Amino acid sequence: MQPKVTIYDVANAANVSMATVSRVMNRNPKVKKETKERVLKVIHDLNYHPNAVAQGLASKKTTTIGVIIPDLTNAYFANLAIGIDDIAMMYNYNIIIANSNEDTEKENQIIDNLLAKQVDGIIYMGRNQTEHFRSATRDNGTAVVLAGTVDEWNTPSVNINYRQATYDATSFFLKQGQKVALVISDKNYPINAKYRIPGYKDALKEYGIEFNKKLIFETQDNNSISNPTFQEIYESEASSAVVYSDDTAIILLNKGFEMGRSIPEDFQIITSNNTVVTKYARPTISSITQPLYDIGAVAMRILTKMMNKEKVQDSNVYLDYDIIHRGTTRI
Amino acid sequence: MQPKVTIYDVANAANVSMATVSRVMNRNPKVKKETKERVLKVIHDLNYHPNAVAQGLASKKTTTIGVIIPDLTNAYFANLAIGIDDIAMMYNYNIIIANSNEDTEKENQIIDNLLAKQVDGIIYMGRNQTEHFRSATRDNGTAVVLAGTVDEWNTPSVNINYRQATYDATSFFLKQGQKVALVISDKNYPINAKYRIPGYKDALKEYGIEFNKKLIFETQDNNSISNPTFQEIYESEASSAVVYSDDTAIILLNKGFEMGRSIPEDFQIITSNNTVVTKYARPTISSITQPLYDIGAVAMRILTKMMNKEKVQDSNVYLDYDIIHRGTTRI
DNA sequence: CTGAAAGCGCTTACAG
DNA sequence: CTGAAAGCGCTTACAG
Repeated sequence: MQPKVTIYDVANAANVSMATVSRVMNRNPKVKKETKERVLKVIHDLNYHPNAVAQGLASKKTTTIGVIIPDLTNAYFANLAIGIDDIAMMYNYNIIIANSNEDTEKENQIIDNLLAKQVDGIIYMGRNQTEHFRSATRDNGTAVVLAGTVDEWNTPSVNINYRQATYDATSFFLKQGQKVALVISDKNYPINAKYRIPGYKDALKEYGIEFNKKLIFETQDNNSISNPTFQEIYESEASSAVVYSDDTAIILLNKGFEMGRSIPEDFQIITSNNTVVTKYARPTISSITQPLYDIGAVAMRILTKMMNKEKVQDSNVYLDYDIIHRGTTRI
Repeated sequence: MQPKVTIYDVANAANVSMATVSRVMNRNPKVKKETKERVLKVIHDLNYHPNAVAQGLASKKTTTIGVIIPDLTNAYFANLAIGIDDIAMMYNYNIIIANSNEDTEKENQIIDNLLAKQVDGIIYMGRNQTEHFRSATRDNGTAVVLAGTVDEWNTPSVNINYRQATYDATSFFLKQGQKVALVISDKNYPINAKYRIPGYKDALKEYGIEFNKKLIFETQDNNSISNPTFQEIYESEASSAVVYSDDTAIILLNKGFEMGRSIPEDFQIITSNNTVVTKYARPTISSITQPLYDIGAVAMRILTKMMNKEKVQDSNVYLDYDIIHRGTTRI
């Protein structure tokens, strides 16, 4: 274990003040070329690495951001996280990631931790920021961006337009004269209440079909094949389903086979996230395609701007989506 | 944006010195009860939260650890990460997570970042620590634990005994008189070179069968169904396969159907990680079962001990595994 | 172009 | 049981 070399050691060895070393490190242009080179050589020879904690205390910037994620094992969020991490690294930030499980108490604890650690900003994914989260970040003036997440307060965010996407998927089935089930986690989640359900209703209206609330199914994020909801879907009058999550969709698909249904012959499915399981399933699952990596990447990019106090012109970004037809739809 | 309240503000309002406030915060027992209560009330009234960056600089402990993960979207590693995060939170640590992509340059950059941020320890997952990683952590005296990862230097680690598990899976097939393929990412990875291949050979030896290197297949982590390796497996003399990754196994399964094979009737598969895709597949995939969450959790627990300079008696831990037979094996 | 000095917000001997 | 003071390793006006 070698002794840590500090800025003082460099200053001594280079015969300059620590201020000058600091200037060199921070690429301050007004350092004489020779001085700079001498310092740089000493930095290299001594293998000096600045202590980011001390930098953080002195500069009040930690180049660390917090990322709150509902579930690291959920492919949807994991893909966003990769986009976040890549861009963060590109801009020289590190991410403190915390798995929230969408648990209010845990989220509150997480936000306290993150603020104590003086993160420069936070990317939030999940259901809804807690009251405490909102007030604490506001009081601290901490920048927050939502990724793959919407809320009722117009917080800067990056998403696809779920309302339009749900409309498109529903319309695809209605055009064929199918009865369409909408499968969501919970109708009270903002993303469902404000986007998916309205998009579904838009399509029904377009096709002059009356809304039947019995065709909205809530899984409560319980993707076990024993969840009775899956059976209920097939026992309903629906002949097709628009599903909010790929894991849910593959369970639904398998449940269909278990119940002796033919897919896509007598039941069709469009899922939402185009994660890898859609390609693993047999038949492969038709899906809305989202630029998952980009959602994370753009969210991080917006956050960097906010942390720099730059103007962010459009803070609620909707990226492009599409629908890819595979084996669970009939064209 | 409210003014930050510091330890000085608390000290003033409570009419004590900041040292006393610090003692109260740190649960130092030798503070008079009344003083303590007065300070506690002020802390609460002022909504004081200590600045962890300043604490980190003064105490030389950041209560932050680094986690290097090859791929956040890989269910195997994501499950370990959840175990790590949970135990970290329990012990009041936060994790800086960095996606390495198993890229040497990126890992080097990551380790520099983590050390600059003065992390108290690091959990490494992946192929192999880089030279730079090893020397930098050694020079810094930073504790390192491997999770789901082995190396040649006896670094503290948590795993299952892959050699024994591979032996068991291979033996299961040999007992039936099958020819067994071993499907791995790359035979030079330590986990394959030191565990899986020897375990496979152990089983062959046990059954008096000569090793045939043509039955070792390397996917190079390329899990696209167009990877020619998958087809080669079915064109070989193998009638069964022990596969290192669940994603690989499901692709192999699907490739089998594409090639007109019946599984498990004329080809059998055992995979390694029992992640959720094994249950999504049809037929469901037989698997070695690993306590993924626990691997991460125990690794984090060991790291906390090392960071506290406690004795760690057994620093290369092997947790229990089992084999669960599902639809891709015949019993 | 460079240095001396204050300050970031804490912890931790040391002294009493 | 409590306080004064030094120190953690930097950044950043300020002065020259």
